[in-house]
Amino acid sequence: MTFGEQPAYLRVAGDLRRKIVDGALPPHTRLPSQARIREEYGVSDTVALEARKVLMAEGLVEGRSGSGTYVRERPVPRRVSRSGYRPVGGSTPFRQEQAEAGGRGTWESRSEQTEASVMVAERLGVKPGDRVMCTRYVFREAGEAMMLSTSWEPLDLTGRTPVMLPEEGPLGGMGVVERMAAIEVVVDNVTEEVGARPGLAEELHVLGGVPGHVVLVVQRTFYASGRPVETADVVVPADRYRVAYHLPVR
Amino acid sequence: MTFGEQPAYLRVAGDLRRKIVDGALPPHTRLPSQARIREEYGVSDTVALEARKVLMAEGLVEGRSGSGTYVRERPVPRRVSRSGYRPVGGSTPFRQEQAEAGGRGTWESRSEQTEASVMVAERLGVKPGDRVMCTRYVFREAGEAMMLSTSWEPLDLTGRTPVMLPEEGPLGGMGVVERMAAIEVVVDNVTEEVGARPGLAEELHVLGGVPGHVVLVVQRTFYASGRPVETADVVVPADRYRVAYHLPVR
DNA sequence: TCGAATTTGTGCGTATGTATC
DNA sequence: GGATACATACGCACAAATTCG
Repeated sequence: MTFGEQPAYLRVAGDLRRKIVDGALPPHTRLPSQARIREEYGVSDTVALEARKVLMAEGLVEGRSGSGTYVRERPVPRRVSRSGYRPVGGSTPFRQEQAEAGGRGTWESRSEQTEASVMVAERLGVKPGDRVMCTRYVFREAGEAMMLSTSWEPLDLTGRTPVMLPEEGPLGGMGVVERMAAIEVVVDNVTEEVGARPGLAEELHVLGGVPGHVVLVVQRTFYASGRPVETADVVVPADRYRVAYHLPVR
Repeated sequence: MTFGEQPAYLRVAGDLRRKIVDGALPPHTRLPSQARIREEYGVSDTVALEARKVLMAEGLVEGRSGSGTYVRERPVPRRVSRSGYRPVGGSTPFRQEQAEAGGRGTWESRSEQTEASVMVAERLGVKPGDRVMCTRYVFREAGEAMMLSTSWEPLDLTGRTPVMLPEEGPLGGMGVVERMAAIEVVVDNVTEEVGARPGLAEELHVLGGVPGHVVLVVQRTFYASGRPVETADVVVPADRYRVAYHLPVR
């Protein structure tokens, strides 16, 4: 216990990892409980916990409080398609994707008026402090949160129009392009900047990750004749998704 | 301590995070030590430790053993433009970007014939084991490595033609579209899938990062009439770069 | 040059809260 | 309600790195 050997929790984690990748513990099966690990390996509760934490940080297993620790399905990254923006059918990229995948996608949203931060103001081409409509989305697939989105629209554009609230009214949930078209604003361009960073604790809490997991962040801005009409931050867990573009070569 | 509030370590981490993003704790300053946190917030050693761990996992701070925990600098990410693929002037996106930025961009490359792995074969639409030309690039800016790229081209397309080696001959370094045009292959489409993961030790060694840093990976495939003619993995450090797309809305 | 104090980092045993079955 | 299991928290010990007198 006092010379150059591996820490106990790494030894336990390594043994469990081997069983998982070997297939002895296939996806959806339950890991031995903390108490069982303590017995089987002759270690303390903390060591058993720490070992589970290692596997959770690696994304191999996921803990469900009160139930157990379960082997996760191998995350073959799915594509989130970002090309096209075809207004046909009036669906946003996400809803489009959902339809194509035959998915059971749902989403929740909450809008509030607020003042543009420096960052938002710069992206929308307005002054910091100007009123904007901020909407936060949680997109779910089969009940599981898979994507977060926060969008901002300048209220001097949509204020006092039927499309001021993105998810209300006759065009609620129809996507930016269609909603803007309804107030005679023709969206003709979009920029997307894809970045990545460790997820914030709050984001990962919703997305079902562990502190340290990586998220992809897409900063999207729609333009109408050069003027920004909506900007949004889209956050997806990087271990489960990739952002796909399909472009013509001129 | 026993009712429906946030875990203590998240509360502490949240407060420290706020001080960091607000600027009260600017880059390079030291966080309160574990002992100080314990006093100031009235929490245990474990909670103070766990809170620091959260911030470290988020990449906001970095711990230096024996010295302290320091707020990390957050460089403003530069854009790597991926839109357009304008053959005008015969420059690849990277070289285009370099020209626009007036940058002193250089690159090195090394080509070798090899056999397609299962992954490469699938992306190129050939059989595993088929001969392919594999080229590794290191792109530098002001001498510093900023992007890695590995490309594969099927040799049954380019073999025994003047453009077999991407960086040799009259069209060396001209980009895939131009080189393919020279052998009457018209590249008309490209797909790019952007993902992210912790960088491999080898990649980060070249790119000048520390273990644990996140990299963006762009899997790009060029098509000519539906047939894949080149596929590549582009790796850039996520803390310094974002991948930018500019798309028309139809 | 030496050594003491500080600080991070790792490891461990235990107790308690809380969700699930 | 009871049993099970994960999640959070506390306290302690010690090693390694750093700082400073």
